[in-house]
Amino acid sequence: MVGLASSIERRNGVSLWRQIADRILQAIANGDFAENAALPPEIALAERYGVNRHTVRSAIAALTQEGVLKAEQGRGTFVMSRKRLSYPIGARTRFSTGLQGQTSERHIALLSSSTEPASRRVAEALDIARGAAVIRLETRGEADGHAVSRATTWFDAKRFAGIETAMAETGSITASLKRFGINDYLRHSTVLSARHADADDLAALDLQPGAIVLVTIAVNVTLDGEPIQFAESRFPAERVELKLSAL
Amino acid sequence: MVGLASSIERRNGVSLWRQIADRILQAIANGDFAENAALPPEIALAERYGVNRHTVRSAIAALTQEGVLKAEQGRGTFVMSRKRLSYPIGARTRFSTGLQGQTSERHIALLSSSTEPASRRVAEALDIARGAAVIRLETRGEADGHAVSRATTWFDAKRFAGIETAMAETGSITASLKRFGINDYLRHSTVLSARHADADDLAALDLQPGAIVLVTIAVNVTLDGEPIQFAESRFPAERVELKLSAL
DNA sequence: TATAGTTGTCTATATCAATAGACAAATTTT
DNA sequence: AAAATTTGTCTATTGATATAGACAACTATA
Repeated sequence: MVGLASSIERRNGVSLWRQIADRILQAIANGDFAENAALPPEIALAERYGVNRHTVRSAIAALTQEGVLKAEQGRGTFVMSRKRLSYPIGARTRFSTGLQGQTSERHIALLSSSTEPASRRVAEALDIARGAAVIRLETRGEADGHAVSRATTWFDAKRFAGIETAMAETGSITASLKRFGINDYLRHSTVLSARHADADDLAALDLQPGAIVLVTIAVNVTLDGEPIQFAESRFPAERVELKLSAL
Repeated sequence: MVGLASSIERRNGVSLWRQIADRILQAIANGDFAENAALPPEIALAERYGVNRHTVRSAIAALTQEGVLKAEQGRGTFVMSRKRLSYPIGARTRFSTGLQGQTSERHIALLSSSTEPASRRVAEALDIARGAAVIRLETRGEADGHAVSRATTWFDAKRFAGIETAMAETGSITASLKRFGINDYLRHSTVLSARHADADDLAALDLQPGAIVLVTIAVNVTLDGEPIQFAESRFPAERVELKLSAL
């Protein structure tokens, strides 16, 4: 891969051990180290990255706590982690169907819900008046017991009154929308960015501080083009990649 | 916005000032602070993020060096930066046409080129034998004099011999492919992830260490479905967002 | 012209991050 | 059994990070 051995930056606000932990994660996701295989010994990694052995140990300690690596005294340090989930994005993006074949179990957990006045951004997306009541759902997507996404979703409160109950019962957006007479819907637009996870995402996604999240901001519409749902979703970049499919 | 005031994480490998700088960048890109407007005073920011005023000053210092902010003694600290570029991704993704209307000038600069044996990943993508010769181009996308992308691109060396010369002359992938009889092509697949920028990206994209890059891995094909180009592109997350359009 | 509000600079202190070296403990190889 | 390899633990030192407080310099406003 490009620049596996490229140098590390100093005094930049990101500690060396965190940068090296990122590199190792990247290398694993890239397939540079096979699953269950041993990492190069600490001294070799220290030399490769141009740092002290103790610094490498800090990186390994962080990844061990995340469950990515496992060190065994006298033997070596081994790769535990599975490959990244590939999350498809397209016109018919749905949480459950998207991960079929990659996981055996998946659902959406409703963390909390509230009703609030629509912000400018939400009002524009849903094509309603600014300040009109909207229902806000905080959810977490789970696959095989692992958190793979954290989303904030808004619905027009007038049209979708009680959708939080439906979500709690069904664990599915698609199923909840059916109760309101919507049997099909399309992804209208998706905008993508990335940032460091905030405290809330860290807790909900079981990430170590400093982790990166992919952020999608999307609008779903009925077949008639009427906007029904606005959502901001965060995906842990170290566990998930987004695969763009036909819209 | 969601969690603008959510708390900052400590002893996580990312320094507080870097985290706060990220937050401010995010807030600006979100439109929370208007262009040319004053930021809240340092004491207010310190209180909002729950840190010392000096820590906020470190964050502001970093953003000042990046040209995002400008502090004036006695008056306040002002937002210099423009909004993020929105980079469309879809079936007809092309660098130049994609940014039309957002910038007045754009082109691709060829940084270097080489011929190398195809790795497993490249060979599979281009549907050629592993180890067969491929041409590798290192390029930088520029818009209005600002670096907006950094890409590594591979072509089958047998079919596209001399394409590096075409790229250097035309500054365009589309124009270069025309010389090889390819008048149209489609984006076959795109996979998306994010990571911290490595040293090479930092230099090429004029980023401060610790910055995040969005990474796309894409295959372009002819109208017949024959793969012609494999590319990994990096976009600075603080300056660019990706807008998904129809594939 | 005061006064309040804001950024700039300085000193001091405590903790985290990184380097350095030495040796113990466990495992594998010779 | 001995040697080599690898992870684990300890001490010590240096520089970066973060907090705290005080005051100077500058700007806008009452």
